[in-house]
Amino acid sequence: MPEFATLDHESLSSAVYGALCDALIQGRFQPGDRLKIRDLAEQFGTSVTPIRDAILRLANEEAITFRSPRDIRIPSMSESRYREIRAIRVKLEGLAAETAAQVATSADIDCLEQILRDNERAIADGDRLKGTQLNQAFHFMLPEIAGLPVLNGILRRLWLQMGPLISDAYIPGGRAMIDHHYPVIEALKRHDSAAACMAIVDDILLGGKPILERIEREERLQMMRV
Amino acid sequence: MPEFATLDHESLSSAVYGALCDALIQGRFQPGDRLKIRDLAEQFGTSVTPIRDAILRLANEEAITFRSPRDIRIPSMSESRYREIRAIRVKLEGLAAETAAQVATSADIDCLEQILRDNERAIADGDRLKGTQLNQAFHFMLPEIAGLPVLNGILRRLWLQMGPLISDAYIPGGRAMIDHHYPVIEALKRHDSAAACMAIVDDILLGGKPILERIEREERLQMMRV
DNA sequence: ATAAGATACTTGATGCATCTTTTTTGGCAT
DNA sequence: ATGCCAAAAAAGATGCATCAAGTATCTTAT
Repeated sequence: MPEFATLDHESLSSAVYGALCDALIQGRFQPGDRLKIRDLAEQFGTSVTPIRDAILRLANEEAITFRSPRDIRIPSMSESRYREIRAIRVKLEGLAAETAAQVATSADIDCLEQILRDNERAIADGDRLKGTQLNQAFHFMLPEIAGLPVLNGILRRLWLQMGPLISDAYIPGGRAMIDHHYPVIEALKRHDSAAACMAIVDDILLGGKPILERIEREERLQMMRV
Repeated sequence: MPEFATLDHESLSSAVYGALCDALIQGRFQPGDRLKIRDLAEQFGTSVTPIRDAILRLANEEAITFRSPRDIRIPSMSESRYREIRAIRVKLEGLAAETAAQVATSADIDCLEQILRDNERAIADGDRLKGTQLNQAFHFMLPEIAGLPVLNGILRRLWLQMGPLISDAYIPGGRAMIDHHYPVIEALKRHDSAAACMAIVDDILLGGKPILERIEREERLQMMRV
């Protein structure tokens, strides 16, 4: 069970929500982990009310599920669900990349290149957490550059659902995780929408391979257990 | 302020949430309407807790916003936001239509045709509410047929945000709202993915015209007021 | 009559008590 | 040892009291 960052947002509810989101996206929960409102309340040092608020919000976006009315858990993802999310990401991040390529300024490009440099260093240092965070930052930067906040929110929700899977899936991936980020930047520099879209799609499909393999491995285990 | 359907779900919270969703999707709130937790609690005959739960969930998906920490309102949509949502719908409903075309059974087709027949009758009867509901049912049936539940959830959230706009936008639209549904069904019958995608895209772009005009009208009014 | 300040009210956030249902546990019989 | 049933503990749902912050209203001095 992870420890959480300190609470410093607008309200306790949203602070807890933010902390839980971070924990999910960083892969600090495992599929199947059970959450208890009272336990979390103790860990956060609040009453149960703000925790409930946060849990309900997360449950609403299916980052957490109620297996039964009193059993709150991190869901495990089926292969078909992951494939669906991947297909959605291909369409939406493709749109983001296309649009970003049309409007990207040199400052935007600089920002992306900085992220990529930091990511290279994190991978060289073997800092898995930082690596996944920077990978994520790169992906979220594209809808940002494109000026598509709604799309950004949708992707954030999808990432929340994938979080528990990526915790260790990127160990074998190594730097394959970011190889496809370079063509994205090149395409943005040339304002080449089609190339930007293709590059990010490649990244999603190939970069997601280790995740798919992990899911298949886990589903095989499920089978054998039954 | 609308009246709400009776509560009959699993829990009071989700019942209230469902009722508020229905009200939003049916366009029974207007942009700018203010919600008060205590008032809603009285209307629903519950305490404030389930209402808060529902409101927080809706706020999380941006179907309602907290203008200030104590001022809960139905947001009005900017033109750029609507255009973004439309672009996202084009990608996602396009994907749903493509996939549905590959897997649709004759039972699925029958279901779509039934919806379309009912929709024709509703329009002929001048039943605006039923018309918009059936239009929505048609759109939600495609990801259902395609077996894409995540996509369905995303679209549901987007519809929640558009709900307050469509209440009267479809009056001038008349039956233009469903003209493009026929080519969709034809494409599904032929298992023609590309045609299905194109047809639904046409429907989104052309069917959404009245909504865009309403937004432009309201933004002009906003201008003049300032 | 008007404007500024003070008072009362409104309203969401938080904490907490209680209720019902589920889950766990302990003991007993096989 | 194992499986089953009952009692106890756990846990989320609901209701409600209180708090703090914002809003409206009323008073009062000019």
